[in-house]
Amino acid sequence: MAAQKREISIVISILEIDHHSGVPIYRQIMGQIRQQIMTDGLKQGDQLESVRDLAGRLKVNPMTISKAYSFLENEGLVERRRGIGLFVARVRKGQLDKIKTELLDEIVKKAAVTAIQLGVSHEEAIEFFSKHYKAYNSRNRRQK
Amino acid sequence: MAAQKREISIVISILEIDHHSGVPIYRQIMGQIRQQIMTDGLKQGDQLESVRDLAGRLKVNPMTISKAYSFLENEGLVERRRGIGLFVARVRKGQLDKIKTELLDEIVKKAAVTAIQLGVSHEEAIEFFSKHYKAYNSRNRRQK
DNA sequence: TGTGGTGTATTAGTATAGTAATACACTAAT
DNA sequence: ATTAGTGTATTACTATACTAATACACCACA
Repeated sequence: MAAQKREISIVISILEIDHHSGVPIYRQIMGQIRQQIMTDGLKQGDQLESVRDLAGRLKVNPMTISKAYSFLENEGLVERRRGIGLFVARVRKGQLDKIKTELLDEIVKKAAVTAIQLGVSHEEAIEFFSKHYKAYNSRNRRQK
Repeated sequence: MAAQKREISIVISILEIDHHSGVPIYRQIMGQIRQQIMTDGLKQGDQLESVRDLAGRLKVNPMTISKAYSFLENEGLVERRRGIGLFVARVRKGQLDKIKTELLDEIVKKAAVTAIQLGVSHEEAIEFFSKHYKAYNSRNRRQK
């Protein structure tokens, strides 16, 4: 009750947890919230659902949610205000792009290195990447 | 480089282990041997260095080497002959390509999914991938 | 100042991964 | 058969990751 002021919207995100994917729960949550922030599903200043509420909805331990939130804070995507809640960070676009780059660098580098190690040419490798991008993107295109 | 006088060449590969990279030793070994097979540094039928010899050179436990070899056998890249040793598998080129595809699919898919989750466009993502490919490739180009 | 809402530090339990020590099984050649 | 070379099944130790239980600290507001 205390946290709810009219000007601030608390966003109930639609999060889906797959308990059999092998991907840690807190990482699934991180990925989905990050996506919503990066694609403007969550706006700067929006308040995130509380740790306990989200934990209740997803039937997991509150600490698991807290862990996801902590990592997101470390990345600079959210800000916590003690006793109040968690909010999407207000950052300059340049900062956001920097975060994106760091996250993407890590995984894309691995993929590129693997391609080279396997003796796959530049053109082939790009074709590969493009194929997967299109495949996933067409399955998950969101309509506005 | 054939290092011993025999009918079958036993190949002593130059492997480098980085104990501080965080990458498991057996995976480092797998990656490097795989690369040599895929790029023809190791030919079909070549015998690999024995578990004990390699373990001795790299100062690690023989079981760690055995583990790497086992995974490579699972991938279909090498064949073991009990009591004799380990050899680069004789497979058709199509089979080799299939193995490549499987290995590459896994990691490239992750990269593509991450790009999409971060709201990075197709063009941008490919530019990213290309950048990393070129960067790593120019550092590791091997002269023939 | 009490209450009901925030997040979290601490601690613990469980599972998994990585490495290693040991003893064993197989093969070729004497 | 013996020997000296292969690889490995079994077992165990350690480190780390993930999840959870508990108790605590903070904040706004009536």
